[in-house]
Amino acid sequence: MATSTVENYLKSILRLQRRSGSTAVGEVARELSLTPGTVTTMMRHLSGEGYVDYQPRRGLRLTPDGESAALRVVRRHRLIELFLVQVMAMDWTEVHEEAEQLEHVVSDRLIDRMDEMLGRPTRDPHGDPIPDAEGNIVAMEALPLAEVESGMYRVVRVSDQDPDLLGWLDEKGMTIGEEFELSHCNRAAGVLEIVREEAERLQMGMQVAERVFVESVSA
Amino acid sequence: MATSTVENYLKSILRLQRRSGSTAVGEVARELSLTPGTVTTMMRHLSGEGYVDYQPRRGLRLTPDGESAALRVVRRHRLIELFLVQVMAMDWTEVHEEAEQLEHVVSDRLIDRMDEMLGRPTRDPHGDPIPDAEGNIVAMEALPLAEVESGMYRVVRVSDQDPDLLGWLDEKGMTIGEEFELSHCNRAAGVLEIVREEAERLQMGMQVAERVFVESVSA
DNA sequence: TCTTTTATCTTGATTATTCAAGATATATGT
DNA sequence: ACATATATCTTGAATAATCAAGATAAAAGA
Repeated sequence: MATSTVENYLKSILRLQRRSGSTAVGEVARELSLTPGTVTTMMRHLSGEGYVDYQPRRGLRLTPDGESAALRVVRRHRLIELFLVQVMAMDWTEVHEEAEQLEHVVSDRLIDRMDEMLGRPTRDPHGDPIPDAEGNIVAMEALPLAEVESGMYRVVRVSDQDPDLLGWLDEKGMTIGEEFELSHCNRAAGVLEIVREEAERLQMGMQVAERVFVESVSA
Repeated sequence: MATSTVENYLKSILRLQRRSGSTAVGEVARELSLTPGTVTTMMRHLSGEGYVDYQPRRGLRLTPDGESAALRVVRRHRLIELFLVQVMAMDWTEVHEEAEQLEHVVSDRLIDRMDEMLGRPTRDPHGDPIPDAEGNIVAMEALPLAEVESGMYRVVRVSDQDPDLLGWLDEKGMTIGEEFELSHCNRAAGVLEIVREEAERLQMGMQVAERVFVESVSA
């Protein structure tokens, strides 16, 4: 019964608290492009509803209720994204925005139909894990390409937010599952280079490499 | 850019003005379960936006802009209903509510994908005509079963609002395209009887017959 | 025409969500 | 420890959508 606005707050908090287990008013405000005052007001409200544990000036975190509500939204979002790509033949560059809207209105019934039709999938088109109906989610341990040593890797996840990034990756064939070797990595220059079959080279900037998550291939 | 609320007002007005070409504040209020005062306020607003031509105490009607906005919503609604039945294998009793939500958020892109996937259909699962992308719509001349003489008929449309009604019709096999003979019709008693193949008889009340639209079969 | 009923309108208030701008607390640097 | 910077909070106001209840106009009946 949470409004779309509330669902979006919960989703953001879930993302932001992933690292340290908690987050702050300012982070949420930045994430949602709102003023801190707006977020403070909402945190008081969500705290009253039992969705977040909010200690003024100390920080905030989701309660178990808040977390399961957030996971329900994430599940919807990711199933919808996969559905749009697999069934509707839409492009992975354009499904994020669409899912962002649909996630707040599709019924449980329809979500389950999608889930069934897709064979109870565990990953969305960008490699993000899809929580099951109980909120269980497969942990992802992948590191950003920007933070690993030279070696052989496989793309397991990419950030789904930016259509331009996704478009470029797609064009270069850097989709989920793609394997390659990280050859040079000049952190100072902010550039790194990878090599794929046929000695094909590809350079990319660090802002890109921050958003491509890889796992090591035991060649 | 209209909000869901505005879209719902426009849809209601389109329905209500079908008979006489215009409607009244009270009718809209009843249709949407709102108080007349609320509707008055909204009519002033919609009038300012150029969606309705509102003459206080005289009545209201959609402007050409309002009509095309309303038809866009109706198109979405009906395409979504058909999509849910055809592709998602959902039941015609349950798709109305789902479409009611989705119609306000699906992108033009996704709607066109559905349209394409369904082969540019002209009728939804309840027999209602689907406007094309330009707002052109096939006129429907069917009469309610409650208002016709004895004879042979074919079901061409049923009201999509009430799941119980749809459930009953489905159970009795009274789906779109079904042919039958209207035998008795006792308007005073509010009951009427039809006969189908194998001399199978079926009685129904007038509230039901008001919502089943038929066209004559030239046997 | 006069009265009664019904439809419509107006006013004041409420809820959810947001911002701007000023006040206050916390953290940082010297 | 003190000044400065940053984060957070508070207050007052705005917008969209709504209702309740009283005021007014229009339609219907005698």
